[in-house]
Amino acid sequence: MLQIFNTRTRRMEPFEPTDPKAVRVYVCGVTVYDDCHLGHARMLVVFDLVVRYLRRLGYGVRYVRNLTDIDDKIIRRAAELGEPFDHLARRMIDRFHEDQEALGIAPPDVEPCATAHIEAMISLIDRLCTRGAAYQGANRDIYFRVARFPAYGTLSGRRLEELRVGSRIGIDETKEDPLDFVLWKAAKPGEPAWPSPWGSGRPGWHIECSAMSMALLELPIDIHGGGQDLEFPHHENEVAQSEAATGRPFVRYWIHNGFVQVGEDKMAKSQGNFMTIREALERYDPETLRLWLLASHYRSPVAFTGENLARARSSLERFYLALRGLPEPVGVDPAVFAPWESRFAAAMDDDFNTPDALAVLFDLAREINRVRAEDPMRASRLGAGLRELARVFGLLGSDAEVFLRGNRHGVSDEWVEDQMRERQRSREAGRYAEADRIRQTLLDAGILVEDGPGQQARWRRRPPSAS
RNA sequence: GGCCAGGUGGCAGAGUGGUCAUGCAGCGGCCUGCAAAGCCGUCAACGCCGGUUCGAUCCCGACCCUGGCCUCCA
Repeated sequence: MLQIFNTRTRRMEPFEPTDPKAVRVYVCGVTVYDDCHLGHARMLVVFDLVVRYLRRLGYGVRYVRNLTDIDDKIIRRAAELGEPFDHLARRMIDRFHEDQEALGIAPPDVEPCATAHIEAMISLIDRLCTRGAAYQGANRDIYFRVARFPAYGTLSGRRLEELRVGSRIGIDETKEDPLDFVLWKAAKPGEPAWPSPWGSGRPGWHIECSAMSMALLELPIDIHGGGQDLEFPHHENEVAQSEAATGRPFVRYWIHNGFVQVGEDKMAKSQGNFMTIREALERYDPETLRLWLLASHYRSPVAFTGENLARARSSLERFYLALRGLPEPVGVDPAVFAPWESRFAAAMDDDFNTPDALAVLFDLAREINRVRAEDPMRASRLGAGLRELARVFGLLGSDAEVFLRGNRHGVSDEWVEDQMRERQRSREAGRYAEADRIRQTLLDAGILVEDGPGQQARWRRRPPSAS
């Protein structure tokens, strides 16, 4: 049975969805003011994995992941660029979708934009006001009254007093309590604004996820996820708003993924140490990026280094080398496959333990290599099993030969084939010195030649070394 | 300062109270015209100090170190 580490309780808990036919998943997506970086990629890949695995377990899943298309950063960036904020957002959404597709992320079932749900946010805020959980400050902004929600701090494991003592909470005269957070911002001149009972303005950040998740999923939501940096205050505030407004439990399992690190630091826009997804895709193929991210447990930090990426690429080559040249599988053989499948499932059931599951895939690859000479059909069936399990990772979906040959770097396939034929003639004539010289020529061009049994020789591209 | 997470072999990275993680790298062998790939074997670790235990990397306590959150953030 699937066990999930629930941030709220900081324990492993058996996963029991409210409705197994429609598991409700909400993930906080991205703010569309700039291209996404590898930190976002990790979030996308991790929750893609979660949803894929839930579906593999037979659950029906309704996966909602939002787009924040109105906020301070968007307004500021749009002003810098001299374009309307919604125009900038639209452009970034398109680019985000390109990134998503390139990474092989299955799109969510629903991808709501904040600006399409302003009405829902207003009515939610209105409800909070009615219940005394919100108030209007002297600056006309609407704030959530944290004091009215005793459970505040439960998710992130903080106590109100500790937070108030925290040196980094700024004093704001318009708030009753420094912990109160904004629900609705009164419009300033020139800013995008929507009409509301409190005057024209725009939503605060946290409210959108409460409003959209409730609008698109029934409460309680089974799984609500996002990056670890959203744990506090964003998700804490979501809980407060949502539960104060409805009086019902908001989320059952909270899942937070760890960071991508550069050196000793978290990769972040504000640190200036980021690499965008599209920049990364110029240097690494999508499967390498995915495997790199999944080779660590989702809650652990993962380091962005050339060495780690090269390692991921090597791992992938090992898998594809095992799959290369297998006969077409004739069908599934449960007796052969079941033991591997159950080991894989045991790993994944343990809070999505991808490194452990990956070890199973490596063992499977070794078994394929072990039996391929004597029992090609068995090897082929195992290969089909390997591919099936790897699909949960979004990996090994390519043709092995195509992957190994690559297609983006260096010399043309035609030239390589010419050289191969030339070399083959030399070999057949026993002119090994010449054959070796051609091998070296190819190697210098990034092409690795592998002589197989009999006459067949194969080649593959070595990826450009990742410095 | 408060809170959270973590410190595992050369590197990456799981895990367990007492026989195997896994991958890369290394070493030895097999295979190969050579090589690559592959297979077999092999080396090697659990931050530090105490405690519990027949036995601890795994449990408890102290300490040291690292990262994160407390402000926008995946």
